Amino acid sequence: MPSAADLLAWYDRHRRVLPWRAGPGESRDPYRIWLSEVMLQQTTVATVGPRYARFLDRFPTVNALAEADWAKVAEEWAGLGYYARARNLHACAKAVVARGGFPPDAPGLEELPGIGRYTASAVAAIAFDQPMVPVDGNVERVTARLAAVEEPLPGAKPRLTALAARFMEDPAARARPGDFAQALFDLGATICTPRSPACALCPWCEGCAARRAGIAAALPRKSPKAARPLRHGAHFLLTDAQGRILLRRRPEKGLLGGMLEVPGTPWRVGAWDAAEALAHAPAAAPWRLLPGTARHGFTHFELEMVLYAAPLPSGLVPEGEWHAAAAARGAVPTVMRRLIDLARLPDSA
DNA sequence: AATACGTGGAG
DNA sequence: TCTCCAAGTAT
Repeated sequence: MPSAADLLAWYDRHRRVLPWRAGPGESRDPYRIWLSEVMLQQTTVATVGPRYARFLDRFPTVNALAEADWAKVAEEWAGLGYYARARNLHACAKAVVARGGFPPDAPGLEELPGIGRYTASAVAAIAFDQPMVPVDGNVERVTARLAAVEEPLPGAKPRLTALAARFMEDPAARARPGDFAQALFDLGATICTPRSPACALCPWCEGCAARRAGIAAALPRKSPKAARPLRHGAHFLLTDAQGRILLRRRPEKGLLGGMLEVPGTPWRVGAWDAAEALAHAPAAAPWRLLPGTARHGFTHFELEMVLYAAPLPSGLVPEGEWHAAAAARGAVPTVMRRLIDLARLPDSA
């Protein structure tokens, strides 16, 4: 078993400075730790950096977030993806305020919306000094290599979780659970990387079974994933006299749930011909098909969209909200921004 | 257990 | 262009 002291010593010399990370002895705000953990789910540090700062600026406390309208939270999360996170974040803030603060341990945290096994452990360790080892992709990789686990993910997940939990048997880890967790993250992010691990620089190099076997770069193995089908959609950009565009709010659940969208057809495997598409238009108007298509990759399918545009016929009041094009670009999911950009509106750039 | 759920960057 | 991947969660 590699020594926690070795990893912590390495961490003390090489720790990354990150906006959500408290310096030695600095106080830790559970709200900030929790926000960063949710934002970092399946999202890179580089992406989160500026968005985290902006979010905190707008919602400085859990109370401010709890009291905010959903539309404001959605706008602030726009472009970050996995929008269930934003819905759960908002619901969680309300729950935390209602109960008078964050639960200070993992079981309590895991009962809150949007907080699963990983996030509960991470917040418990980092904000509340609980002896937990949060198991994220970094920790899975580090652990799979240390023990040379050849079983592919996600099947190997329980084994890796059990192996990682044993790190906390080391008193040095128990003395600094939050730092130990973040040391594992840093190790995975900077040394024990997915492609070509820098084993020569690794504080745990000597205890690593995969390194000894010469298979570190090949671990963890992953089960093959399903192919992504191509789907098609047709969307409708309605412009009013002031050059604003019509957006509407998607249903709470499912893809892009609760976010603003440019009205359109459902997304299906078959392409849409004009007559079929126009049945889904938000208003009867002189629609014309714009040249080009917009493409966007989702996790489980690829999407190709066409865009129809029309001015609002006088006297019509369609369902939805009017937004200036420039503002709309910043308030919608990326897939919708691509669509708006396809129209090359005067103020959209 | 398997699938749904976004996006941007690296190689 | 394309594949992989990033501090996962909910159902």
